[in-house]
Amino acid sequence: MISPRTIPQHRKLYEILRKHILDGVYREGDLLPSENELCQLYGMTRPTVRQSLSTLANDGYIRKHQGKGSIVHQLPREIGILSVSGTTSALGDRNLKTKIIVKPVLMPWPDDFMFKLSELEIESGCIHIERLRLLDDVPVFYDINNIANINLPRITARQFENRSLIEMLRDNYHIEIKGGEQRIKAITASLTIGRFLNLKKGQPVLHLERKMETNNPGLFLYSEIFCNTEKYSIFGEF
Amino acid sequence: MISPRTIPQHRKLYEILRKHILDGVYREGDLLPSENELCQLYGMTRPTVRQSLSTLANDGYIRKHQGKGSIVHQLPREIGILSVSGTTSALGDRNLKTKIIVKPVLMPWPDDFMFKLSELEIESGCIHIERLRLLDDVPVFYDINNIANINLPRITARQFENRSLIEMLRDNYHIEIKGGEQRIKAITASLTIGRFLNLKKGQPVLHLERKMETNNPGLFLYSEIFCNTEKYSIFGEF
DNA sequence: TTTATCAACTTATTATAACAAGTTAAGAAT
DNA sequence: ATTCTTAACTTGTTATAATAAGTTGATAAA
Repeated sequence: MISPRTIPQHRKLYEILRKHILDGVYREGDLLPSENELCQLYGMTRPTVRQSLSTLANDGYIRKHQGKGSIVHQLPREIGILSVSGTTSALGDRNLKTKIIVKPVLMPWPDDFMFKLSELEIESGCIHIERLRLLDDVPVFYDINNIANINLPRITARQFENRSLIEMLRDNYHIEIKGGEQRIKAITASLTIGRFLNLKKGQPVLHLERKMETNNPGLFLYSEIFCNTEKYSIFGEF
Repeated sequence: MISPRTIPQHRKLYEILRKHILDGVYREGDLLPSENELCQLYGMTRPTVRQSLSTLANDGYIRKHQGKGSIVHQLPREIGILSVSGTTSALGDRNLKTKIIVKPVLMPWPDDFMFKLSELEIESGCIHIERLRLLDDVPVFYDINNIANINLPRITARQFENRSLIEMLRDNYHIEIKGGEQRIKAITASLTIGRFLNLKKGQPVLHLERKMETNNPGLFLYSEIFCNTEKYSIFGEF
């Protein structure tokens, strides 16, 4: 929730290079400037530059090759739910629309919640949001999101159609997703899910349960996602 | 394919600590020795120790907290297909059995292969293996594996029932999985798949297509996996 | 022409050093 | 007893330095 007053240099360089890659300044297969060149360019020493590159490699933006250099590795991401970024950012939100089914509302946690909750989370109650996400006007995701009501003033009044929930949390509350865990299943569409995703009852649906860790210790974002994977696949890298 | 003659120190420490975590020397929630203590214990300097810890954190074995220390973070992995390690290592292969459906055989690549192949891969032909994996004698995974026939002498003669394909590649050919990408779908069980996984035709099945990168540039391991997720979920972290 | 060698790159490894910043618990002040 | 301060930890950041090892293309030798 607190952003540090000074952003580390290696983080700055990471953000710069990441943006350049996403903006197409460096394209897939391109060689990044060498470590020594980056040192000169940005006035840093090699350990600092190497830390940036290491993080980039770790997040899958580049591959490092001893003797050659750092090569941009941007994957063709179909409808990729990117691990950390959530649905929107992965797709480039060009043709992705969001429809709020249940506006942000404060309520007690469900009794049989899919993940184990802490005392503090239970006491705080949960913010509940349900959304339908359409790709080219075809419903693809139906997601149910829950987050403990800890330090999230006025969240129930916020608007965020056509915008990632995660972006909203970052911009308004300085909450960043640091990682998480998920369970994946193939299930049969219930009547409700089938209606939302425009599927006949009994058709296969991808079911995800995710617990996402934030930079705010003890605060987690929980999502249950139903995906229509008839036309698209969930894409991921590891 | 070539293992370096000298294993770096940070790698050695990584392996030691990882083994200790997996063996239960350090348990979930435990505090690892501090960086300075590790320096003394293993005769390394802090950057070296920090690199080991950084990799461990990255692979999800520990979480680092400034001011506190490194805390062991072992996730309860249901039937987790661990991203890099493949199915076996994730589960601890206690109650997991493997049945070879199609023994390793050299054949030309299928015409409509799920991933784009390089010239070299096509020329080399592919090693094809089909397996059924049972958990507590219940069939859970049916997987089809393909790998280009590059520098894999006598692979068609190898035995590896009840053993990870990936372990076999590592032990016999020094091939390590470095990362990869995957597509996930929910599909309907075909007659064949249903028979293998003991499901009725039409039941939902999780379908994964994976392309795994190895330490041998240009050599990839391709897997198509069908999962019965009635009782178990696929577990992952990010 | 072809092959072999080598110089000039690249990243990888490792050590030393100093200071910043978060955490914790003991002890002092209230 | 309670609160506050502080000392002693912890990891985080950053700089400097030297050597190892992989890659590539130019050059020399065959």
